[in-house]
Amino acid sequence: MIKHLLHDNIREILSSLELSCEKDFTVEVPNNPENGDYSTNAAMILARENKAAPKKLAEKLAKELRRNKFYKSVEIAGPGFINFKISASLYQKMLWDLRKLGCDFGSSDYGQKEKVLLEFVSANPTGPLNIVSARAAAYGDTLYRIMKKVGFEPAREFYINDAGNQVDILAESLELRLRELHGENIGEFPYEAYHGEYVRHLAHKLNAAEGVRIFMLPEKERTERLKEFALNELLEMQRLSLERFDVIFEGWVSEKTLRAEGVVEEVLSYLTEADCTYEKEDAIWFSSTKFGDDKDRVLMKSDGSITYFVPDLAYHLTKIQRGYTKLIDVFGPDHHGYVPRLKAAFKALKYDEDMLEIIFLQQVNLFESGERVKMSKRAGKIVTMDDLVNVVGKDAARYFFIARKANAHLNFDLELALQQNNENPVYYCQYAHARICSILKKARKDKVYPRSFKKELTHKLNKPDELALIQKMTDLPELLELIAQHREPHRLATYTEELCGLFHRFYNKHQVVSAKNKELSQARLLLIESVKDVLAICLDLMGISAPEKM
RNA sequence: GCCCCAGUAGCUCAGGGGAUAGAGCAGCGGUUUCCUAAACCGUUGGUCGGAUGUUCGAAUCAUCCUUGGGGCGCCA
Repeated sequence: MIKHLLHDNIREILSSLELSCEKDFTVEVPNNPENGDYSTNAAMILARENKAAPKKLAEKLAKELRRNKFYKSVEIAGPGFINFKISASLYQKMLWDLRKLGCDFGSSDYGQKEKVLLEFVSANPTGPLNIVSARAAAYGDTLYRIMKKVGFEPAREFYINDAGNQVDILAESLELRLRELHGENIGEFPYEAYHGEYVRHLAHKLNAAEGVRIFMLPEKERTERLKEFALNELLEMQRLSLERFDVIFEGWVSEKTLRAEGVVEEVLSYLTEADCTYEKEDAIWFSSTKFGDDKDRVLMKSDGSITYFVPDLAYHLTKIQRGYTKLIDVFGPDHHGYVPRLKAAFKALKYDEDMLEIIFLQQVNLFESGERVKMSKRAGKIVTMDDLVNVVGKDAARYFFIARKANAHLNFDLELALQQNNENPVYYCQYAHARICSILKKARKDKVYPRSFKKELTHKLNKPDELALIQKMTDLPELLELIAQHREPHRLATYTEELCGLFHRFYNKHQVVSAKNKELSQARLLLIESVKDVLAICLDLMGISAPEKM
């Protein structure tokens, strides 16, 4: 709010002074409070294009800025910073304004209704979701919520790889476990097969439903039945895991369905028409090196089957056909080699490759008692997303995943996430919310809480701790826009902790409910109620609950 | 060998080219007749992996080096 206000004010003054303003300057909250409540580098950034010394330009701007009664002081410092001290009256006005907005505070039309498709998780339906999928779910969903809040039209989609090689292997694994269940000696379980215990569970369930009937089917039909059963079960399992994590997808797109619709042939013909396919060693290749990939890629294998790339590309093209102008894919750390061929295909088919944006999440390591938890997918020894959520809970899991920037490795300390004390940041934030609720309850009990608040009450708020809280709250709208723009939801976690820190400090220093000074009490109630609302907005955007009591 | 990501306090990590680089935890010392001590206050702690460059200004941008993690399939 205030940053935008200052930014606009400076721009107005620049244009009234007929000064050029091509480069974009910034308005920031300085690290050091001695440098004011807000600070701009405008004079330094614009010095060159206006052929003026930074300090002289700053002086010129400051002279005009000082006419605004909302600035307590406008000073020039260092190499040409303009530092603002904001009057209490502006903060008081801002508090009243943001209070009126209620849960719409922070909403904007920044995204201009751009249709954005967020694809994330998209795990193989061949087993339970792992912790990297959980990280992707938390990241993608939070980004979705924030983008929606600031005026984009985003949608979440899960691409189901329910066709191809891995699904065949899944069916084979299930058949072996089923035979084993019937007392057959299956020998050593194949290396490539799925070793997880869940395959045995599936076998039991299928056996209970169909018994030996399945073995009477001809081989082809039996395989189809096994595939269908396993896919349905596992997909439902994944969907439930995500639902428990409060992640709901607008769309689930099946690779099998896409194939049945004939899109594979379409994509092959597009690429052929674009003159970038060729035949070699009985396979059909995409000459992706022409478009920046480091090797050409197979489209159709020598056995006549199609590679993963073709239907996936087709899927991406359907996103464009459905009117999305920004396609954001959230990938795990093992897929970065895949991006050049996807980008190459966009170039080959003359689509703007900048529409496609890939975000990489780095790996997650679990730590317990200071030791890294070892996992092996091959041996079926993994900690699943459900395991994690069962142990630490949805709130802590989501918080820890969101709090790190996407492209950094994440060390997840299981014990820390479980601790219900000041070491655990998720409790620190939730506790602030609960604490406020508790004060409000007390105020109602003491009959200090008014039937309705009056704007004049805000004038009672002028202590530095009170104004600092208001200032922090007003930073949220600009922050949300930045987060959406740079796809950096982790900054919301940092912000939330800072806001809570200011509140806890305020709480320890100032009594809110006091019979001696009813008006001040009411003013402070108005303040902390707003803090509670802003906190609830932040927690909701992160998909974390805001408890009234802890 | 090639490609991607990371290296900031003892630990986990913030840090839109800007001022004296921050937070939490750990360590040390304090705070409760009072709205939740799941909190707060004080204090110790740094060659921002290294080098060069770009500029008025670099933890931030570029190049090289180094260490750690991941990826280089007619798997997905």
